[in-house]
Amino acid sequence: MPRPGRNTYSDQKPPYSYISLTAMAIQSCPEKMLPLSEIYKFIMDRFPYYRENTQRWQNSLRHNLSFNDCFIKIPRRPDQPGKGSFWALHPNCGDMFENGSFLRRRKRFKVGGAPGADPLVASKPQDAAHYLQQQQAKLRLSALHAAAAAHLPQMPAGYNLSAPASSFKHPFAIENIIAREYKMPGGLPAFPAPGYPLHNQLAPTWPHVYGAGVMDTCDYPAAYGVPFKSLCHGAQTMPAIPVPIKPTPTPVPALPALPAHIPAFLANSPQSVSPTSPQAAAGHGSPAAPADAPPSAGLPSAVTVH
DNA sequence: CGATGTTTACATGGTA
DNA sequence: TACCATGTAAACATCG
Repeated sequence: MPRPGRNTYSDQKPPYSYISLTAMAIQSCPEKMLPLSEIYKFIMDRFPYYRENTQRWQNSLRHNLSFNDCFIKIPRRPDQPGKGSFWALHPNCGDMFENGSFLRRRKRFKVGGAPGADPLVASKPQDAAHYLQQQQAKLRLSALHAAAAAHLPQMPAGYNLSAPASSFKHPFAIENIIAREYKMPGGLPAFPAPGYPLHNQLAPTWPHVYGAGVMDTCDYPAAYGVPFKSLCHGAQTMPAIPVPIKPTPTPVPALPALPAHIPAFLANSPQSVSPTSPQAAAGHGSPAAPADAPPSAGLPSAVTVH
């Protein structure tokens, strides 16, 4: 079997809109925010289709980031120089894909909609910013938890999603979407969802997603201990993609309790939770990728919304 | 100068 | 069929 690589067998367009793809990327990192370059990288790593015509789709993606209120821009801290801001999901946009389709939302997420509008209407940007700030604080702890677990020593601690940042789970969280599609090679940590025989079922159906060789660049430790049901938001349980019928997901064992001894150093050490350290993508993945000194997805002290 | 971000315009396809 | 979400192109501004 050829190593999944460029132009081998899966150049089909993924059944996700740019909004979905971007949301996946953002959700894939523990900080729940990524710079544009990392979003690009995430998509290119996982969807070979997007390794070509980069000018085209990246322009579209940028357009989506600016155009859709579900994405909010988070400025870098002064001590974390770099180009561009971080992008995050608006905390209230979790219902965007409540209809289960990741290609087309039932309704566009809009900030500050008409009063009394449907619950999809976002909260004030200030609220979103506050929410995100809380997220960052929680992430410090979860990142530490991941480090303590040390299941994947080669993995930057920050990439371990074993400790969800909050109780809120976007329906298009990376755990929700990609986990179902990745074809897990034998040597890699098999998705620990009994009753979720993903690989053989999905591989032929969704060969556009690469699992081997690239998944370890960012997020896939999500496979560890993420209770499936907890990832579903409201009535949303499965994306409306033509995946084979699967048995009811069996909840995986809950997370081990967070260690009581949380060193305080993490609270002031954004770098220690960096999801984008060079090591993260080193080895394989996308060597040719710009790898523009990823800004370590720092935790901004102030969150502003445009 | 290139990457990033914003905005406008138009085409396409899905849905009510 | 109108409306809306999405995709694409393009012009332009800003920033490191």
